[in-house]
Amino acid sequence: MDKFYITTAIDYVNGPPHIGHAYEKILTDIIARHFRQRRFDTYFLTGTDEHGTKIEKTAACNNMKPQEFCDSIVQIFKNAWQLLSVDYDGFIRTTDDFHEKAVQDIFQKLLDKGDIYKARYAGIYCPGCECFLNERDLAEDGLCPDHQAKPQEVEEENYFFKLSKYKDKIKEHIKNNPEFILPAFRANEVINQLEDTEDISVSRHKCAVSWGIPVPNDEDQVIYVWIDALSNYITALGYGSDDNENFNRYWPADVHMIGKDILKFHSIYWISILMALEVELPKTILAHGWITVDQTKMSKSVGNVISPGYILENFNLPNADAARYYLATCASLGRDGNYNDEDFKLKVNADLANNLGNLLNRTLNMLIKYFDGNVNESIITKQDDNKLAELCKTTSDKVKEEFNGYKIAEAAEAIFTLVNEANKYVNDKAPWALAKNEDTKNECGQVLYNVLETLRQVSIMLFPYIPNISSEMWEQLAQECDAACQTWDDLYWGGLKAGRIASKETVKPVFLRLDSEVAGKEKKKKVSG
RNA sequence: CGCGGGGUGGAGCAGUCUGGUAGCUCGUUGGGCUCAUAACCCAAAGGUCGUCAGUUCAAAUCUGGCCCCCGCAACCA
Repeated sequence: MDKFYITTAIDYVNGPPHIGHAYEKILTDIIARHFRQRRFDTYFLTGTDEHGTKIEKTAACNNMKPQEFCDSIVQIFKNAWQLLSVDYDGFIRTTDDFHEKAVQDIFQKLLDKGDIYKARYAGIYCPGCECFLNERDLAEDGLCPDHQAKPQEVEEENYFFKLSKYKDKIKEHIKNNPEFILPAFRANEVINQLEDTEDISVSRHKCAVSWGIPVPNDEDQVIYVWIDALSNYITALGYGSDDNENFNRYWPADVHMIGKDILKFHSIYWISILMALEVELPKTILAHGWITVDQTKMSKSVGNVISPGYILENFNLPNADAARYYLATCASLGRDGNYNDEDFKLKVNADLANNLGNLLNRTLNMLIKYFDGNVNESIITKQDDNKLAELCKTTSDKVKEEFNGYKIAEAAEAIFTLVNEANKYVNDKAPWALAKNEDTKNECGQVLYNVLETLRQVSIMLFPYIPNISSEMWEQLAQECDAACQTWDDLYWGGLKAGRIASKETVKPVFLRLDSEVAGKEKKKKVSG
């Protein structure tokens, strides 16, 4: 069995999550669920980044110890993922004991190898940034533009990672592997950034940053974020520990799902660290875009930051499916996507209620009306010479192909095109007319069967996006097991078995149209943080 | 000349790498159907693909110039 290892960025727990964090987890969850369906031995890792001065300070502001503070925020993150049906396999925290130990081992290993060296560094340091600045970075008044503070003149010894040693190798790797950085237009950007990249400082003096992992055998220094946070992708699998079964089983990562802002850290810093460790490189780094709200970048000062649960609350939704579907389809690979209340309502009403839900509903109602809810042997159709059967096949092939390139918006579009075709088919065949005549009654049944069988397959294909609605569809089609157990192998024509599958009691809309009043009511965006 | 992304019918987007009658979703207008969640189906209107020039039999797509918007530097994925 092939394996599939996918990770998200680990979130900095300086504050609670917002919909941007959620976007990344949802995209990753959809991909993971899809590959699970295709019987890949799939491992989906997410987690949190918990060290550094900012967290130390925020914790202090809240009269909490850093660890205590992190624990509380982490719980909020986990609750949010549960609310959104994000089904991860592993959740790593950079404060986990095993991670801290592994990071120290990695640091020591690089030190032994000579790829980490100690150097005296003199410069101006901004405590807020936790890093050294160049004179040219300063504002005209000599203050740090980010923190409005005067940087300190510091001369200190730090550990540096010999990134420069790997620059050429990275460049070559990017050029030789078109799948390495997706979307492809980002690859040139990285190659440009590579030119300007020097050795990076990988430790901080304890006076500056105390909330972090100590450098082994050096009480004065703390390991800085690069090695601490980026390593999570391998430490979570047990890299360097006795229990490294998962590492052997899942590494290298098939996909590192990240935001476009941290592409540099992953495609340059992380890759060079892996090269230094002589560990295989991830296959793809997938940089997604951002979610804007009403075409504006989310920011606390604008006050348009919305929480992961906002959409559910605003529209009184019973589960996250509509939000998942909308976010998954609001942008093509790597582009920014926009969220807007009105647009959300229109999109999910059109696709989930009108196109998908109503098709199931109208078809099952006819089966009840004309066949007492029975799928008789005589109406079960063959794949040959069957328009919908053919479309199911071409659609599932297309979906698979799109997912191979992680184009999940495009894959969804293909599925909805199939649903749309099935709606047309119903109109063309007019089963309500066929039902009136005994001579054509059986043909009517076959038409209904074709549509219901198509919907059975659609519910499998859509499961990664909308697991709750998909399961509800599956139940209404009265199929064995449940939608969650289905795999890509179940996408064959004729899976819908004979028997009484529907009655007036079991048939109900799987997704109710969103009320315009609810959607139109005054926005009460929940500000996080 | 800091780096990058974008400018395609009313809205949001795909298509640009690998030139060849401009496509999708929503919205609008007219019609149809009556099984269904005021749903579904059909048809129509609506774009000189930011702009100027070049290459070509042919350019949204390639080349060059210019204009505009956005991101990378506070909060912030």
